[in-house]
Amino acid sequence: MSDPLSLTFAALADPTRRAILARLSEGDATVNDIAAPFAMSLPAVSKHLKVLETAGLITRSRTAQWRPCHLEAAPLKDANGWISRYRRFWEASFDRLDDYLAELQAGDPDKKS
Amino acid sequence: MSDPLSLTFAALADPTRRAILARLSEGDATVNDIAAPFAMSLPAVSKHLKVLETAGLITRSRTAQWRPCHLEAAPLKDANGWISRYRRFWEASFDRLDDYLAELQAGDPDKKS
DNA sequence: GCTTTATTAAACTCATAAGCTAATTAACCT
DNA sequence: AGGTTAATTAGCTTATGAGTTTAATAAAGC
Repeated sequence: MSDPLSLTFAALADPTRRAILARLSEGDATVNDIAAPFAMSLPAVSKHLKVLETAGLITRSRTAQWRPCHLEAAPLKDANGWISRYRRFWEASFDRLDDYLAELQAGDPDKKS
Repeated sequence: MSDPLSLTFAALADPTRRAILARLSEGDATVNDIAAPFAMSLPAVSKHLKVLETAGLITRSRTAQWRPCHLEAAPLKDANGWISRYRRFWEASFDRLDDYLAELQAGDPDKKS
């Protein structure tokens, strides 16, 4: 229904799902493995995995009764591409912060003493 | 209620809001200016702006009866920081794609003729 | 064939998101 | 004061998200 970028950002907008991706960055894992650290039912985790799969952030294979999940970073590349177009704005802010810090360092000569 | 990163990603998960940010990257704008391109009521746009404001992606000042919106990219920096930790994964995919393209270029000697 | 293990599906609740129209606030202009 | 313009609030509808428990599916192992 939604465009791919919206699906990706929506999938990333949940801390549980971001934690799942972090876990998968260390290697493939089964649903039970993935669910273990969470204080949440297995079906809930299964739903999170479906959201990630729909967004293309994971794929699942079938080995016996296990469905190991695998990280797929391609959508992250697109998300990164979108955000990166704003880099100059946050770097500009950093420059201003640097100026401010330099000013502080200099003893803020105009404002006090 | 949510953590800042979740708020940021949730805010970005809507194409209207992403378009608003794109518009603001060209300069500050009033609510009416922002709303003009969208086939949507003004209150709907106003709500989108509130979502962006709550996520810290915009700030609003008051000039007479106008409330010009200003892009604030700091949350994008954090979102970028989170995503960037996965860069090696999508670059790895790219490497594989490069290999594949190189293989195609070479005439795929093992598979046909 | 029956049981255990792994995972998903179904059916439900509750909260929030996105949109609308109509009404309200706020500031400007005569 | 009264009218116009800019923007938000209120109240509503509809859809979706996140979680639950219980039930079903699929494959393995005895």
